[in-house]
Amino acid sequence: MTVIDSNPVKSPPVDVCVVAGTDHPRPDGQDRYTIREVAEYTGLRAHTLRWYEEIGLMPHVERSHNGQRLFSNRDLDWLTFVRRLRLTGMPVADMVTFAELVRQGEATFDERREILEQTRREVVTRIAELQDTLTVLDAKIDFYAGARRASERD
Amino acid sequence: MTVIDSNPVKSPPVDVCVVAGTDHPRPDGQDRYTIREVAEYTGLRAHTLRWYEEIGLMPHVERSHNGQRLFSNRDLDWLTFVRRLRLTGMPVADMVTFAELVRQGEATFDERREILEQTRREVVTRIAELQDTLTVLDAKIDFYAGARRASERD
DNA sequence: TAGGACGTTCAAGTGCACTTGAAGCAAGCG
DNA sequence: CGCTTGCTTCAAGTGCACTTGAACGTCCTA
Repeated sequence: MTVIDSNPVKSPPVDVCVVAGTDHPRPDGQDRYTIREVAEYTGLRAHTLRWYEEIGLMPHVERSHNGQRLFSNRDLDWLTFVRRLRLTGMPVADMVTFAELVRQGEATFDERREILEQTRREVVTRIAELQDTLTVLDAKIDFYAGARRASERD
Repeated sequence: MTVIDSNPVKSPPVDVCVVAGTDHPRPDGQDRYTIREVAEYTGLRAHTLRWYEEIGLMPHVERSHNGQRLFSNRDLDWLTFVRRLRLTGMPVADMVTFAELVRQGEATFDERREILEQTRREVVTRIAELQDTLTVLDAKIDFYAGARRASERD
């Protein structure tokens, strides 16, 4: 599948469907993760995480005394949400726009809501399309299955 | 019933994989379309249609006396199906593989059915993911709608 | 103190699915 | 006849979302 895989992310003993930034238990109880840990947790590659930061898709990520990234639980929440948005087909550029609004604070609540409402509409449309596709696939599968039965007198 | 008024003079379902066609009205009642008409009908660009043929994603397309492509209703059905498959996220390369199986005739019915069944499973998964995403979006939209005074979150 | 694992930056490369361009032929119209 | 429109082929270019590579730094264990 081209459109972002539904990667079997090795899932920690945790629910991933984060809704808001509330406290979710994480791989361990802490709040500081290396890029490697985050890569494992999110299913994204370390390079991709750095690239996300570079293009402005991540809020500021802390650094350790020697310059290594230290991701927080909040970062994990954000990445989980980003992964969901990607899943809907939203382009990375649009997510960067959204991230910028988040950085601008509460003043952009309305704008953010509008974006998410638009995204919601697109997701609904997409689900409908996929359901239609399911119908088409079923018809074809039936056809092939029927043709097979018809020739089962060999 | 699943469609296809395509061929007025149609014989038994012995042939290609044209089972579920489209419910779109055809440009007219005929069976010969220029690349431009097909582009308009399918929403694909003429160049893309030529490229599809080039990579083996189209069955043989007829040509006029002077070399211009003449698409048939069957070609239109195929393109509609291709569009659906693309919608599911299936890579073009995989669709080419499927097209090759179609070219090989009835002997590949089973294999084709398996591919479509796999695709079906993927579509079902994707729909579930999108529905989860809807839940997440709704929660965030509610948050933004309900919180004018709340402290900043994400 | 040497090795290896893991991290860093900057830059170039990859794969996919088209998209655009260049050059040319053929038909139809004023 | 010349012009426009619309097709043809072959080839190179584009945009997106990473991905890979090179060169180097730092920490831990042996």
